[in-house]
Amino acid sequence: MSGYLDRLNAEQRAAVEALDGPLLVLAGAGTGKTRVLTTRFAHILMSGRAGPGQVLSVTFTNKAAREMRERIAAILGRPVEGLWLGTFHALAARILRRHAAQVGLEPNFSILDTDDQLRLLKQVMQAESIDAKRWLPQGLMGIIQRWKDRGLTPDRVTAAEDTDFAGGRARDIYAAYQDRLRTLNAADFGDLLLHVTEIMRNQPEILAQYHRMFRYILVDEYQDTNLVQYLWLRLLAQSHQNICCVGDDDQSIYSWRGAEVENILRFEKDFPGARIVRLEANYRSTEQILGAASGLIAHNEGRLGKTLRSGRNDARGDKVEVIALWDSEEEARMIGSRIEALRQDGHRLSEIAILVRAGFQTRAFEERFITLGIPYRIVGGLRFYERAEIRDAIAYLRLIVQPADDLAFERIVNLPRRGVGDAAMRSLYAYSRSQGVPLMLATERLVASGELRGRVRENLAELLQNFMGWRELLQREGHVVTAATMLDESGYTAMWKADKSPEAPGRLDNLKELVRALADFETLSGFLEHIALVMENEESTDADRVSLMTLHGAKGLEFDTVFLPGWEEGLFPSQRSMEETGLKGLEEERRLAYVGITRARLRAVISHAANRRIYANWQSNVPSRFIEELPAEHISQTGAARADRQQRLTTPPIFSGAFALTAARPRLAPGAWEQASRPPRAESIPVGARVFHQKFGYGTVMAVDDNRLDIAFEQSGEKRVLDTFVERA
DNA sequence: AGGTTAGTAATTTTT
DNA sequence: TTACTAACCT
Repeated sequence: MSGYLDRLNAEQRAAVEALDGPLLVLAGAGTGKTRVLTTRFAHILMSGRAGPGQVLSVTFTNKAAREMRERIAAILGRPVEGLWLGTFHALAARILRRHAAQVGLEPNFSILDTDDQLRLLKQVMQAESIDAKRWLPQGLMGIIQRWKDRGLTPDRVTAAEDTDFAGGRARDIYAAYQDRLRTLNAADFGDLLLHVTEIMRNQPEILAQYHRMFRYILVDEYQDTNLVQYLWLRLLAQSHQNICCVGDDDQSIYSWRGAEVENILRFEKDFPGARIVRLEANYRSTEQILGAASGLIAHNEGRLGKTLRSGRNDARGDKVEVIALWDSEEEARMIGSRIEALRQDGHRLSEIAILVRAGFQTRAFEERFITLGIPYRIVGGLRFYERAEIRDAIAYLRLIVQPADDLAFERIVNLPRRGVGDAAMRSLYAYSRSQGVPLMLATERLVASGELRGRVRENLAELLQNFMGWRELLQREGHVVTAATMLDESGYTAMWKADKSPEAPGRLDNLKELVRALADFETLSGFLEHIALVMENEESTDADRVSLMTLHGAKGLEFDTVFLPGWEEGLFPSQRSMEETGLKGLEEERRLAYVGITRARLRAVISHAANRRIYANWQSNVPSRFIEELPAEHISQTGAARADRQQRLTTPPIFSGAFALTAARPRLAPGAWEQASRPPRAESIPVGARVFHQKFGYGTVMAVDDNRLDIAFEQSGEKRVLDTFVERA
């Protein structure tokens, strides 16, 4: 415990010891900002200035919050209770539950995810007779979200601001949407911050209460805060000014989601007398990598400015490689073979990442890795709680707790099929609206009155009966048993068992996993709160796999080797980004490139292809401008750069159709890469075994040839695949 | 009511 | 190309 300060360098120590008054810590990539935050927390406690419950620590991700909590416990040598440490959303929800009445909600309000949000908004738009084809609901959802990001309640939105949607009706629909949320006793993500800020703006006594409570404030990733978050922090800090924000303006990559870099650039003005400490000693990357990254980011205007220097005392490292390739498939082959080579040299696959600009780019690599037998994982795909079957199950659970949850009711009333169609729903809505009662109660009344008849009536009567039974069961047997029973009795499990699609068995597994996850919580509502706010994948870090992810998803991570494919104009920097926000967009793309390079400890390989398939057709691309911006002394241009330029001159710029593709593509020694790879033998799978493959689903092994299996897939026909890619079902 | 088909639209996504 | 939705048929 003692001597926790000794493990810091001079600048880190300065950031930790400047306890009183506003402090901005500009922490470059890999300079130990989490260490500073956690040590500062410990130092506040050790200096006796505040207790554990009097420090507010805000992060953006649950992962960051968890890491901070663990490291604080490690420094103090004991687990700490009663911390106010969490994401903006989790903390806001916690506070909002105490004061829900101030904004017209009950303390047990439910938190909607984007799916619910969109459905609700569609309904409101329909009620307002907006043509959903001309004006896309997701467009309006974006507008509303951005208003919420800026702390604008409907009454604060000016008419001048409301012009670009449905002829200036966005504000009205926003207001109607907020009304609907209130009657549903629900809040969307944006509301959590918006409501809390609104309460603190309007209720000085409540604000004062939190001033007394939080003597110190710590903020992580300050460059990513949006305006409401900023307003909220400023309100909280206004009495004592003991606010410490840590961030890096060069890593601000979420402006499209409402983050405002200006928050960090303006810090000194917002908090007069603020101290600024720069963390510039990077302990992660080699000098070459830092040199390349710094040279690139120097092209941005309006930076606070930092000069990263290597804090590592090992080798200077290899130059950042820039490799030009003919087409995207060659790029995938090149990276695949490089990874094979690294693996043969004894490098762990989990220390290798491929970082792409957009999600669809991972596909080419997946396909390549499947043929090569390189295990990979896609980070940040569909999340567990976003899967349809999980959301359905959750809707059932929500209805057990909150019979008035209309959104949940709509989701599952006809799932599995109960014969509830348009006509039945219309009468339910009509009754619900005219009597001002939730849909479930409306159902009960219409079943009783006989307005619903036939099979629908029977099925719904049974459903209502079931819900009463489950609520009782919840009291008697607890939430785990209830959930399991509910999934069976509702017919939901049976529905998936009857489904013959290849995903169905996986979905059933997910449902089992959900029931298992429920056991980790004391109560059902505790679980529901968790899933609303913690939308992350638990990572299965067990296996040694290459990571495939977007650049955005890579923030905060680091790897020995990083591949950065697709550095081409239009793709990266992205065309759309530049069209939408011009120079600002370009600079954000450049920061994204900077984030990408600085993820690498030892090796970074940038590549670009002259031709790339986008959807159905081929498109020829020029190298990204970012490549030219890399300082020459830190990069080595290798690969087919010259050859490609010549080829490009003699080949038409745009290829279309499969014929042109096969004709134009250079053929590298076929099988050359496959030869190099010999994946470690998996447990042998006998002929006749039923197996599961990620892409092809379930099948039966017909023949075995060393590590190659001929499998008759139930959905995709017969295929030959490597045994490492199937598991026994 | 429910399944089928044609049309449409496609970055990034910490909660 | 694929995935999703809205109209359309049975």
